[in-house]
Amino acid sequence: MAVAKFAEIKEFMLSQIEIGAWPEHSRVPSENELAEQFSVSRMTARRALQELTEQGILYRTQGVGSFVAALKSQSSLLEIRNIADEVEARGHAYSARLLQLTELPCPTIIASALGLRRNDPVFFSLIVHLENSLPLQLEARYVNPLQVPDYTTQDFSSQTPHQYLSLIAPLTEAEHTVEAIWPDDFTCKHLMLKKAEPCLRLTRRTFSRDGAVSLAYLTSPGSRYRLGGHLNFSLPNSKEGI
Amino acid sequence: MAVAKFAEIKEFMLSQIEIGAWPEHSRVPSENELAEQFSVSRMTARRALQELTEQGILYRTQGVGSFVAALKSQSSLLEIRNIADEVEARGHAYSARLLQLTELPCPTIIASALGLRRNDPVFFSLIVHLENSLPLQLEARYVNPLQVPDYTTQDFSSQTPHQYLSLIAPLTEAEHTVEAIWPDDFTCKHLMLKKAEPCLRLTRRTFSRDGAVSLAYLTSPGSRYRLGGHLNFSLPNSKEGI
DNA sequence: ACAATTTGGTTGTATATACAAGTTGGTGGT
DNA sequence: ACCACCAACTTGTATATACAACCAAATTGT
Repeated sequence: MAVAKFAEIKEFMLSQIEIGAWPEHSRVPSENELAEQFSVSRMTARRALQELTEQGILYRTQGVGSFVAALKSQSSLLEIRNIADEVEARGHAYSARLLQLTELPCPTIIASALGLRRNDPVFFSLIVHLENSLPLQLEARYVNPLQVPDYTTQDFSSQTPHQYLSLIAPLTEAEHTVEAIWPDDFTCKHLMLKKAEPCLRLTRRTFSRDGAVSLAYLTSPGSRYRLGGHLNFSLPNSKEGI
Repeated sequence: MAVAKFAEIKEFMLSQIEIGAWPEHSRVPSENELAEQFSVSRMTARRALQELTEQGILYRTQGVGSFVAALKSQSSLLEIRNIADEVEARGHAYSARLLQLTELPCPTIIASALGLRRNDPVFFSLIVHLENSLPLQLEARYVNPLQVPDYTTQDFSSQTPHQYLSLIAPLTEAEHTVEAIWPDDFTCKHLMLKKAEPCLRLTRRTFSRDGAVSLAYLTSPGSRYRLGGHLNFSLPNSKEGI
């Protein structure tokens, strides 16, 4: 068998979800319906549904049906709290200041991370995230224009880049590194640090099926931010670039 | 059906692995053998093997058999590179200096994290991990003596605490937070920092089935260490304590 | 009008069977 | 000694079937 039947059904369902034909929390065909549509036994259709459930793509309830899960938990690697949600979950006021949103020639190091060539056009955004008007995080982000051509026309006061990108390029995964750094003057200024203090810098590279989407440097003062909860450190996947 | 048959088989297999009857990389019964032993169909036995494989407990090879996976990847939350392996993977020399290994009365904050009471006895170890004789990480660890009574008699020059604990209390999960901190004089001294610089502090709390096992503070200079690869940030599980 | 029951659809568990595909080790021929 | 082949065993895929557990909505009885 060239490719297994249950895998074909999974591919079909994933594509339906990806193009938006089956939105979040909508019902997907039942085991019997899929079995008939694909001319397979119920057990085979069941396997497709089962595996998508294990991957967090669907959720199922006995006696009711199978449904599309919320996209944010699509890939478990993307279960990252959006900083806006995080702040609001603390009952504080979130706001953001857009400092820059342009196209610029791609620096070498960014090019290799995004699979572009040096001086190819790349989108760049610089945003300060604030919690109760106090700077919490400086976000510098490079975005692959081949994958997200409309990036520079977005309004990032109503939506963070992470939210927008999750919408545009779903079903992605992410790669992270965490460093403790000494902020430069520029960073100090935008984080309103009176004197320099240790900062946490999270470097996040996200991927869609078609390759790297964006590279973000998220810098936060150690005194105002910590990475919490469950962190799962897995072996580095060998990806092209970097 | 009170409890599903496939779940009973899983429980049995897990217990065999936990007590060491089936060591790492040893063969476990085949689908047909399990089916006969438990008087179930092959498909039911298969399901038990399948789910344990998905959980990373077993690995299987078509035509060969099913085997116990390396314990360190038991819970995906424990796929943390041991610092010794990490250093050796870079082709460098790993060594460690044990500074302290004692029993002491439990500080309040540690007690709540480990489910003990203030001033209950708790084991404490302090270790410097070195890469090519350069301090890479200062490890301060509190260990629950109820779960690991022999902790203070171990030889941590040949084995890191993390390795030892993984052996003693397998099938655990871990909770992490990452902070950027400004090291105190004590930390500076043991990390041989001429002048203070931002440090990454990873706080790691590990759990076995019976509760919290240990709480470790792993502090590394930002200039010598970064947390890399794939990090998976999941929502904080509500655990007792802390 | 209200409550109890039935009905139909859904997922969950389990079985028996068949064949495909991969690995290992032995068997026999050269 | 070496190679080709085969047999036995393993996991992987797929089917047809049966019944259990559960839920929601329709039906029925009072």
